[in-house]
Amino acid sequence: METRLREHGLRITPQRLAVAELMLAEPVHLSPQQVYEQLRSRLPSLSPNTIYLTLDHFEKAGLLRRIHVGGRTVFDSRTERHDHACCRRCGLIQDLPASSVEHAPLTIRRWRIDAESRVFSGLCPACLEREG
Amino acid sequence: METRLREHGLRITPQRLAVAELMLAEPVHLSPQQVYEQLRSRLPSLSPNTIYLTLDHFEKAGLLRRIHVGGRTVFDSRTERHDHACCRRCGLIQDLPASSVEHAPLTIRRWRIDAESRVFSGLCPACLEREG
DNA sequence: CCTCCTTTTAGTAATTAATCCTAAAAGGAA
DNA sequence: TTCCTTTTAGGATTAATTACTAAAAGGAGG
Repeated sequence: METRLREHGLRITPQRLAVAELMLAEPVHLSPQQVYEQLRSRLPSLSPNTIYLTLDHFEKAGLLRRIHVGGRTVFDSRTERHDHACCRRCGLIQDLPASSVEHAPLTIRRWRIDAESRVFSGLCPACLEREG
Repeated sequence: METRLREHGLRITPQRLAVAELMLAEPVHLSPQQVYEQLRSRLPSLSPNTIYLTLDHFEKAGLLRRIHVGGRTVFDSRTERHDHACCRRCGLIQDLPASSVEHAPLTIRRWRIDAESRVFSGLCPACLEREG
């Protein structure tokens, strides 16, 4: 795990190793608060601020992807392109391979889906004009 | 406009009429704060709380749709199914008819799109089991 | 046009998420 | 080991949203 962080240009600290083991060992979707709660028993002096900074660094390094789902911000350990299903009652987030929802997404893997949101992001024509 | 609100089971108040004129007359994407800022000159005693409550009521009545775009919460006056493009620099949100982005969405209407997020929401299998 | 019940509103307080700031601590190359 | 740079903890700060409550207003029925 150390080598993986080093390969992405990140310094090694106990805090970062803990975050990496939690976030990168298997596919998860966790909010910064959830990460903080899960790690504070192991690192009692840990600060929430450190979690925010660490997740930002991991995102910039390409190790994590920040996603906005149902009004919450969570970090996803799978960075390749895929969709998500989100339960509006319990908040569960599940990965969906892009191919699984090409048509008629009203029932997906035993979910009852009643809404789909698709957002494309980038630069609008005006900002492109201004800054290339 | 009054009749439209009444048809949706909503009581008429000056605050609601002001919100309705701002949000329902033409297609807009506004956050609660933006709605509040735009109306407080007309209704000096207006409270932000009222905006939140009113937008909630309008959403429940089917007059508005709440969308989460780029980490922000905005209300969309178009309730039929469509996608959005969001500029990560200036925050502009543009409607996209669903048909316009079926394939190769990397360039849409002179935007430079570099990310797509698709979220399906509803009830997960566990919650379905529990509550039908 | 009254009356009365229910809903809505304003205002304040409380919560929550996220960022800013600074000094101390730690990483790691030479 | 030394020294420079990055990272961390902690508190302060900002912003978004919800909770609470008493007062005000809507509107149905007389």
